[in-house]
Amino acid sequence: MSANKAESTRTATRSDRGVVAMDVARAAGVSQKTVSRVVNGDPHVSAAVQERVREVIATLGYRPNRAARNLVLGRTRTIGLLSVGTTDYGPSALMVGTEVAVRRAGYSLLVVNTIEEDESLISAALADLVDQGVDGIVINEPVGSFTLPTDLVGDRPVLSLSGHYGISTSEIALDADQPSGGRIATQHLLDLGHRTVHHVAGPSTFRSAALRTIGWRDTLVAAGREVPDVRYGDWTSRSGHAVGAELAADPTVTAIFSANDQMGIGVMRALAEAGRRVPEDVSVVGFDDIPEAAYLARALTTVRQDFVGMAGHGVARLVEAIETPRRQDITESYPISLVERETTAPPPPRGI
Amino acid sequence: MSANKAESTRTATRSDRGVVAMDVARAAGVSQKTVSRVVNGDPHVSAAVQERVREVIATLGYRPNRAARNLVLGRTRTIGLLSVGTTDYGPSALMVGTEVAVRRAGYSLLVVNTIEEDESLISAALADLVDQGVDGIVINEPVGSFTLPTDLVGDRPVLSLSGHYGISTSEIALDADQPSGGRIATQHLLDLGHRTVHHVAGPSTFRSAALRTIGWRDTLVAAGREVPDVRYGDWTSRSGHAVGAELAADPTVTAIFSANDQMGIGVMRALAEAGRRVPEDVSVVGFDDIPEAAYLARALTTVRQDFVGMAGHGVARLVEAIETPRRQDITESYPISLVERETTAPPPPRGI
DNA sequence: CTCCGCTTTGTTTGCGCTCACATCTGATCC
DNA sequence: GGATCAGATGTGAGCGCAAACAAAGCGGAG
Repeated sequence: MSANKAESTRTATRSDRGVVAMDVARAAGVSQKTVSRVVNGDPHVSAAVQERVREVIATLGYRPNRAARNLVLGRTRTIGLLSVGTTDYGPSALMVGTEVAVRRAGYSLLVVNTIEEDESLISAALADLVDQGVDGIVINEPVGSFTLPTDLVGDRPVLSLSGHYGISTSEIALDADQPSGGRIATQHLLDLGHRTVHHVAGPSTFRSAALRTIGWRDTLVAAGREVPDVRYGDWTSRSGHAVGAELAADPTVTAIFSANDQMGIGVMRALAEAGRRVPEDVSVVGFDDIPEAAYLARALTTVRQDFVGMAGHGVARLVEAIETPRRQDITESYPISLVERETTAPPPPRGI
Repeated sequence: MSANKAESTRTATRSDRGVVAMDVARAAGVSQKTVSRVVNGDPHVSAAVQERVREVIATLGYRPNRAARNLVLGRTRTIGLLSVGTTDYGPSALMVGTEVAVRRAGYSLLVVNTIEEDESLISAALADLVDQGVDGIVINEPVGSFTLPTDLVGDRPVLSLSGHYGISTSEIALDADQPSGGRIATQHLLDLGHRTVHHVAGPSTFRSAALRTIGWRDTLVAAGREVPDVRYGDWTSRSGHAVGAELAADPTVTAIFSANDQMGIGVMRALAEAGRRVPEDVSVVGFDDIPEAAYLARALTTVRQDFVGMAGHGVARLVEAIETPRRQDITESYPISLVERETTAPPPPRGI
């Protein structure tokens, strides 16, 4: 009975599920464990056996079952990415950089996007990742004020590309030096002779937006200049255009620092529509250095971040943390630089 | 001995791996199978037991082990995405759309990017996905002429967002109607009175690029117009700028159809640098309708595709195919439309 | 020539879960 | 009131793999 049943079960299984290690073992005349050893590169296998097994694997088209391996190892060689679900350049670049680095390290990438700015949805997405059994997590989510649930993540290493969260006992927080970016942009405009600099900020829920704003404000305060009201956009050109229209109506505005390039594009359009020239009448500085920035009608002066490099560096450290676990809590800044192009110039002469 | 050993093993396991269904079962005074039933929403569980088990699950923080479930089910509720690793709007939008749709369907998304145009690398990436045990595959890879390996994918359903590959016994090929896009753009320019239309194409390895070019050429031929040499870019503004410079130097050029908006931006810049105005001297039509298109100094006339909608529709069909397997081979086109803005106008008057 | 220690290979076990089946309870019917 | 049946719960097995342990083979030191 038992033999019978086992036999029939195995046969059914084989047709249902494909070739398993045992099939290879039988065909090669070795034990299943030896097949496992060959597959995993165990050195304690004679060359002859190794070759025979490899041959059988090739002819049978055997591919190890990942689920089984994951189950027994308790690891998946998978990294989860929590990202904001937009097509914006920043998040996209971070994502591409992450994927490349993850794959280079021999891991797979599981992606979860959240368009929502809702804490519970983000937590749910995070839970999803944990449930999938990822070995590590990358958070490329610009969540500002949220406190994400600690117990969910446990001691799984976390790489945060947008500031420190404190949700794991092994966290690596890596971020472009956003405040410096805001400072550089603002200082550049001040150095050109502008009295003050107006600011189009990103959504206040985004930590990066808030930090750029801080850099801008600090610079103005340090220089003893008037600090205009902050205008908020939502990262899109459309919002930049709307905010820009208001700014364009104010003749005292001569310099604008936009928290990203897309909004800067909208601002410039609004300026043009109001008959104000860039940079002759108004200077504009963007942020990110999107690939199009240099090819706009007026090439945009902007602050460059190395998204891909940052993601790559961060993932490398994350993998390190996964493979040699330890408690750690690192926070690092990534350098940032100004790219001067055509949209900034000294202010127009004033009648004073 | 066995009891002893089992006990110690279990204890070690518990501390290593966390809470498992058996722990919940013991705490709730039911069998492990009943816990499984509750977790999976089996209706044949009394309300009382259900509630008790749920409570224990919550207090113990039990989360089912995905690997174990995958192993026994032979399915992962995971979909793999093979995408081109760029930050371009099209691929990004397709990816976001895919992710959202996949998650809505209760699946997870495994992403593999390939920047390379190397067939073997793409095949390797595909193999990676299959090894991970994905239930279905989305190919958002603009590979033109490659014949991807059939045996790898087997009968796993495939959704192709870039044409038909014939690599699975259950394939859904969905694509924006690229030739129509090329036709609409070209016809629009012809209708405005231009004698012919010059074309900046995407890389020839991209199927979508080739199809847009076909639409363009067909329209010119049908109208009996001269068909200028195709100029090739690489989708970037930089390449558009380079090609645009050549075109700008030719005074007979009055209309340009660019295979994407980014290259269109570069073309317009080159035109401006050569002192040729858009649209007074030269008309430009782009492709994709990136979010910035409407906010450029000259709002770009372009061909709009609904990336997100297409991905969502396609994924829905893919999930359908996964859940009720059948042999199929569907090819569908997704509609496309012209968005007329400021960069197209009748040609300048000629001295004839 | 024996014993030790090394490498190579096999056997057994269990990872955590779901399925098929067995069992038990209580209600329903004539 | 006992046969019947439906629903609720438990039992045993096995998914495919790798770890621990055991056994066999082999060479060299004494």
